Amino acid sequence: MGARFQIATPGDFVLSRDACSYGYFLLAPNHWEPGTREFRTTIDAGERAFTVVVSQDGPGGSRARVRGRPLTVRADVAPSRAERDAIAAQLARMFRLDEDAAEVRAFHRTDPRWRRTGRGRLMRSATLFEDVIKTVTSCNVAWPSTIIMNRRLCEVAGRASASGLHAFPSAARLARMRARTLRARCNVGYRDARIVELARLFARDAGPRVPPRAAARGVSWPVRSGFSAWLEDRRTGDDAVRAALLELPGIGPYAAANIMQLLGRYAHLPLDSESLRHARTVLGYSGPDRALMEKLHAHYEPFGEHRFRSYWFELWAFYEQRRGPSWTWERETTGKTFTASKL
DNA sequence: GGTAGACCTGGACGC
DNA sequence: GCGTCCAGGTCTACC
Repeated sequence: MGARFQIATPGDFVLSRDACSYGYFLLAPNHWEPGTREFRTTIDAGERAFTVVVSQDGPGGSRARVRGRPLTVRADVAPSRAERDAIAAQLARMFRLDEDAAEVRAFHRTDPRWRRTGRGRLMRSATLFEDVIKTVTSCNVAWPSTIIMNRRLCEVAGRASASGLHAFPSAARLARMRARTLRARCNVGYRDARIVELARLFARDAGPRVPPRAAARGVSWPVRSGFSAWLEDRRTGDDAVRAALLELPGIGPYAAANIMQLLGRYAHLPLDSESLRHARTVLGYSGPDRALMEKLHAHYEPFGEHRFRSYWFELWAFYEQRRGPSWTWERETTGKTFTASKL
């Protein structure tokens, strides 16, 4: 390893719990090593990519009593100061280090079921663009295919580190790809043109055109610049963000709601076929799909702005009950089976 | 506004 | 080993 540095964490942060809290920890370029409880990923820092291994040590270098302890980052090559800042910023986004402990406590006051385990943070991607593409690759497809698509996108289009591992491709790199190349080499199927179109929008940082009907409702978004920053800005209203996301190619109601939770807007529920399975097998609901969806919305209504976290940790607890703690899962074995029909 | 069917891939299943 | 069927969310055409 070429360099080592540390990143401070909020007082409640536990790497093994908070990294292994959402399925993206199993998708390339990410890799969780259960044996050592280390998180490895490859980050595109602009001009170079770095493969980094992230760990969290307790007193004396132990793996116990790690809560709130800083993260140790080991990079394969020594980064410049600017590159180190870029790596730290992207890791902070992935682990939501910007959400302080008080914010997690507010969630626990609303839904005390998760206070004992401390669950509250949800792992996400290094960039919003990667979150959007990962969401698209998880739609209308079984989870093993999502794993393949993300691995191939990295291998075919991502910048390689000195270790020979690949980062997730930037919007600029994917924007230069041809749709048929993505289909042939990355197994993305009919999503090919949509992914390239999304990449071009994010590479220009322009966003979709505001449709007349949305404009008539007073919804607007920046057309020429700063689309990503506008979406990430907490001052932007949920309705405007949702309307903008629904204008993106390949983004429907489910994907828009999922991207919103990835943006930290937890009031929206991305309900899908897995939600229906949860309603029937865990919550004990019955009836046609539409009625189940209404029951699910009613069930999570009391959790207000935290709805998604309550919903997700219910699902996650079910998976862990069947497959053991998520930090013991490996991508190629348990990780391939952890959704829907296989459980 | 609601609905049906196409889109594409990988896994399950039957032979 | 091969062929068939199915799951999965979005998009478009149609009523």
